This record gives sequence, structure tokens and C-alpha cells, in this order.
Amino acid sequence: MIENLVIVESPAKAKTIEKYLGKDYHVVSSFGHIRDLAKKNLGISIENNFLPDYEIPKEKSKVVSELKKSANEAGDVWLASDEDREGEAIAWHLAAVLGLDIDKTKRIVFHEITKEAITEAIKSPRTINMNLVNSQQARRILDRLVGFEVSPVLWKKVQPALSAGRVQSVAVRLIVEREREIISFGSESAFRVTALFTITDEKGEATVIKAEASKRFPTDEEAMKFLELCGATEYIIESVTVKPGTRSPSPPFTTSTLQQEAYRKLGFSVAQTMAVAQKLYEAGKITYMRTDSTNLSKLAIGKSKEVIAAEYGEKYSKSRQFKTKSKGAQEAHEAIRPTYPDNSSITGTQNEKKLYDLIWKRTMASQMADAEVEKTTIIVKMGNSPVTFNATGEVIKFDGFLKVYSESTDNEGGDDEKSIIPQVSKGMPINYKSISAVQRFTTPPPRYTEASLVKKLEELGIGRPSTYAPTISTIQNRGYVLREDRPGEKREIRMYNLEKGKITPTNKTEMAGKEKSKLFPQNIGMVVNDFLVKNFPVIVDFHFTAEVEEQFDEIALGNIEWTKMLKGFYGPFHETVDKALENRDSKIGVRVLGNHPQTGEVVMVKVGRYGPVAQIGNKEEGGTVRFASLNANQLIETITLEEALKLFSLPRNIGEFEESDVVVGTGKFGPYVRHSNKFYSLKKGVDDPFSIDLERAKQLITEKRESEKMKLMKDFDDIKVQNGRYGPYVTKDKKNYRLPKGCDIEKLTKEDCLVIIEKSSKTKK
DNA sequence: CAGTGAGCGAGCTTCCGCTTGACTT
Repeated sequence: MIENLVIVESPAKAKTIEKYLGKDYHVVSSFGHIRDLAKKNLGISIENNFLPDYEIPKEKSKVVSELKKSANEAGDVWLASDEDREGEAIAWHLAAVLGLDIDKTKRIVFHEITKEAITEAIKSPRTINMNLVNSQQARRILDRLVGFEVSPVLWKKVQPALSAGRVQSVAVRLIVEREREIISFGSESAFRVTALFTITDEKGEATVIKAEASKRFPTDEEAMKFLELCGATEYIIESVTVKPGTRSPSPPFTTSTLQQEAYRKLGFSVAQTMAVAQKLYEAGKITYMRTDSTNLSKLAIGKSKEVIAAEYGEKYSKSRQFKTKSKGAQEAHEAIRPTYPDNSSITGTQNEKKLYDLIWKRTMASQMADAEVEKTTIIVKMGNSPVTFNATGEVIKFDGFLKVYSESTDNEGGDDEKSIIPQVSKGMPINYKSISAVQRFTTPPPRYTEASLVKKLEELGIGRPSTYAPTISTIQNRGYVLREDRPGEKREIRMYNLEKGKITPTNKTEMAGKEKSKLFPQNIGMVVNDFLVKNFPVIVDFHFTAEVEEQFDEIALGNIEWTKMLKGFYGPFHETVDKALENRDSKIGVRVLGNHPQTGEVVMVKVGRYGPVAQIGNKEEGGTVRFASLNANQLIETITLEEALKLFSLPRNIGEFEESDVVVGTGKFGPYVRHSNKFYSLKKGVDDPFSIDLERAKQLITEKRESEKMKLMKDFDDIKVQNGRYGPYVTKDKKNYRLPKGCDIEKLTKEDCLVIIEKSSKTKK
């Protein structure tokens, strides 16, 4: 019999702690929560003062029975779940399920996994804090009430299988509202004037500096007029300002900042970052990856100091402890850092190496000296205009933490490039090399990426480190939003260039609105959002979470009773649910575009059973009602009558080829060409089903035939060997079969193929 | 693998936050 059983949440943590505690302690893991509200029904008895109905989920039964067995065999049970609201609740559920005495069972906490912290914790156990547990119960029950009362309203009023919740609905709202800002954004343009000046120093060496005019010019005429002035004057340096400054490193990673930087620097999706980090954590290479804390253990700070001094020298080291500033942070863990700071690199997959490198650098940089910079600003005066040209340059005097790491930012325009400015003095005359006025368009606010959405949610205090990635998956799985690339549209920009007193106009094109991996709201997301905003304004308010969190904190402090808090919330909330159900507004999400120009029938768009659809005519008026699905990227909100009517022109016959009709249409998988019962997809972003001609259609048909021929390696009529994405395979009756390893395709016979098919169907059973 | 949009109504969908595997394709 082992004297002491310690229960923690994570198995990787259990392994480490057991090493620190020695042979008198057996450390096991609960794998997170072991009980939850009943899966079916509401799981809450509202009339019994919100009495929760807890059950052990099926997938947890094995863990729980093992825990029970260990607990029965042990002398003392120590509950060592995380030091936060959820951790306290886990401890309480464990006590309840394992039949431990709530008032006597030892509860210990540590927010870093070091030998010192753990032995210290063992010395000072406390008991379960029921106030903290109750604040968790309030949180859990409130979320269930919101999710399980609002979602069914959506099923009834909008579409089945939809969902709403305190976190996901706000995430969707952010994306929808951002899209509307972009839709209503009116882009304006103005000419930005930049000059290249040549500066010759005492030694006669020439350098070119770039300076920007202090004014922008709204029209071509004004820009031209200014350039004319520029060509007819002299330039003198009016002032030179040199300002020293410092830059400080960012704090070490939390879940949210790791997701943002891994996206910006490595192009990882939020889910990918978490999966790779999980592997690093399980291999003992980094500390826990779901954390809101920027705290580092004394051990980590000390070790980092040694590493930095040895690697870069004493003057690069500066120990710092960062205060966590994010709203609602619970700080149960350390920041995300290398377990062993002396390992600057690791073995593993490419992605593991890259992410580890990022974490190592960020951690080291956080313990390094400020960078010292010198910012120089030069103002150049013109002889005939009050407009000045300004140039800024930055010189790094001491690189400090920048030696290791510099944080990326979200803005994409690399406009404010900083150059090195040579020695110049006030009153010095200089000459221009060239001056150009370039039309610049204002840009709408950026669409969210997964990572920037996480950042925003964290700022609002909505969601937790363990739920950022799942929330983003949920809103995509429900079809509310979609992560997409957009090619953008070509835009002409005008420019005028002044050189040697002569102005030459030139035009160039740029791509406007090009997007990569951005979150776009879908029609159903917009309809659901508008419905929620109208019917449940409190729930989708950006401050709702912050407000209820304040009350949860009061419960944790013992100032409010948790069921009272729930009663206060539920009364008015449930009324809004009833009101939303009573409302007989049948036209949810319908937008009437106008009337058919020929027949006068009403034309509308809405989200139908199979997605967004345009409709001509309606039941009430009689006659035939016609439907046509909207194309991908067409929004109910912005589609025009003309565009909607165009949808009804498909499928259309565009001619004949090899004595068969060629028909263009749009199907389940997008626009296609149909020819003698075969389908050929149109190229995305290249072909348009409404304008494609016979010539291009023929081309698509022959191209596909060519590639099919390339694919075909052996042809035994009903059985074929084809070359696919994952190498050669056998195909028969539209079913594919993998080839055995080391198979010689050249010698493969029809009989061999039949054997392969036989074997494969046997193993499937 | 290229549609679907009548009406009835059974039975189902759904939340947030803790934690990891065990499964195919």
C-alpha cells in the first residue's frame, strides 16, 4: 500500500510531480473534469433552486473507476488540481465521487511545477474552498442555461442544429460586424508624395534618403501643381532632431499570444499551434500550454539569466517578472516557456522545432536588456511652399533583446520603413533626385484571422485558454463563418514622377482586397447573429461576460450566494426566451430585392433548407415559385436584383461538341460544364459560368481527358490502376483499393488486382 | 460526383471548460 495518493489534472504533470515527491507518493491524473451536467435534457432542476444533475460521462468511467481503486488503497488522498475556479470544482467533484470528507480532505495547489513549489505545497495543505466551487457551479449552470435555452429557439425560428452560447455568439458577432464595416466602407484616395534626396557629406560621399511630404493631395490637379512647385525650388534642411529611446521585450507567451505569434511568424492555425504545443508539453520540453499567465518561476528566471550571460554576455541580461494584464486571468500556471532554458533547440518534427524555437526565443528575450535606439527626424524646407518633407531614421545603438527576438504586428502595410540617416546639419542645402506622387487608397478595417479573433476575445475577457481553439472550430463547423482566401480585385493607381524638372504620369495596377486565411461570415451566420442581437441583446453584448464574471468573483469571495445570482439572471433571461418564441415574425432573414422586370413577381433572397437561395414569386400570390441557389461568396445582405435574376439563367446550353450538347450549370461543387453525361469543373477565379463560351468549354473537356489519361496506368476495362495523390491504386465500381507495399505495377495483371480487392474487402470485415 | 425549396411530424440537434487519446480517410 502506498501511503499517499496525489491527484492532478494532467498525466504529464503527474509524471513530473511523482519524480519530485519520491516513493511515498503515488501521483495520478483525473484527465480534467470527471463529472458534468447531465448530457441529455437541461441537467438543472430550476424549480429546486437550480439543483444540478451531475453525471460521470461514459468516456470518463474508466478513469473514475481507476481513481476509486487507487483512493481505496491509499492512506491519504491529496487533491492537487489547478489553482483556479475550474480546478477547485474538479477537486470537489473528486471528493464527492471518491467519497472523501469535504472538510478533511487535503487540498494543495501550486502554480509552477518545480520541486521547491511542490514540496512547499505539501507542507501547507488546506481544505476545499466551497465559495470557489460555487462560483464554478454558477458559471457552468449559466452557460448551460444560455446554450440550452437559446439554441432551441434557433432550431424553431431559423434552422435545426444551430447553436448559440455566451462565447461563440459573441465571436460570430465580432466577425459579422467587422464585415459590415467593410461593406459600408467608402474607400477614398489621395496622393502621397515622397521624395528621394541626395545628401553629400564632407568627404564627398553621397547617400539617398527618403522623405514624405507633410501634406497629401486629394486630386490629380493638386498633386501635379505641387510637383510643379517642387521642380522649381530649392531645399534646405530646416531641422535635425535626434532622440534616444528604448524598446522593451514582450512578456513570455500565454496561450493567446503564442497563437498570435505562431500564426504571424509560422503561419500555423490556432488548432495547429495547440496540437504541436501539446506534443512539446508531453515530451517534457515546454511547460503547460493552456495558460493566461505571464509569470515565470524563480527557477526559470535564474536559469535564463545564466544562459543569456553565457551566450551573449552579462550586459544582455535583465531579469524581469511580468504582471498579467488580461481580463479575468486566473493564473493557475506559469507562462509557456522551455522546461530547460539551456536547450536552445530540440529534436522533433519540423513544426515542433519551429514552435520550440519561437518559445525559447520569446522567453529568453523577456529576460534580456532593453534595446537602445536613436531616432533621427529631419525636416526639409521648400523655398516656395509651406509643405515640408520629413524623414525619420532609426539606428540601433544597443540591440539588447532584439538580438534574439522581435515581435510581429498585425498590420500588413510595410509602409513606415525606417532607414539610416547620414550626418547632416541644419541649414544644409540638398537636392532632390526624384519626387513622386502616388495615389493611395484608404483601406477598410481588416478582417479577423483566427489569431486576431482570439486576441480580441481575450481583450474582452471572453473564453479561456482551453477554449479558444475549440470555439473557432465550432463557429466554422456550424457554418457561421468560413476561413478563406480571396484573390482581390485589380485596381488602377495613378502616379506622377518628377525627375530633372520634368513630370511624367504613369499608371500601375495593384491588388485591392486580397485576403489570406481570413474569417468571412456566411449568410447563416449573419441571419443568426441578427436574430440574437434583436432577441437576446444582453447575451450577445460584448460586456456580458465581464459583468457575470464580476458576480462570479463575488460568489468566490463569499459575498453573494450562487443560487441567488442565478435566480437574478434567469428570471429576466427566461422571459426573453419566451418572448422570442411567441414572436410570430415569420420572415426571419428574408430580404426582398424588388420585382421581376418582366412579370412583376416579387424577387427575394433568404436562407433556405439547403442554404442561401433566391426566389421569384411566392406562394400567397399563386403561380409558379422558382428557386436558384446563391453562389459561394454572395451575401443576402449585398446581392442586387440583377445578380439574383442572373442566377436563374443557369443551366444554359452553349453549343455542340462532338455532336453532343454542352451545358453550363452550377451544382453541389460549384460551376461545371456537362458534356455527354460527364462533368468538368470550371476553374475557380478564372471561368465564369454566365459568360464562358464554347471554345473555353472544349478546352476544359480536353484538358480533363488529358489528365485522366496521365492518371491511367493500367486498363482492364472494369478494373483500372490509376495514379492518385497518394500514389497508384486499384479502382473498381467506384471503389478504391490500396496496393500492397513493394508491388510492381508493370507486371500487375487483372488477376492480381482481383486478389487485392478480395483481400481488402475481407480485412474490412 | 454536379438535384434538392409541398406538408406532416417522429426524434434529434445545443452550452463552456477541464483534460487526452482512439479512431478512420
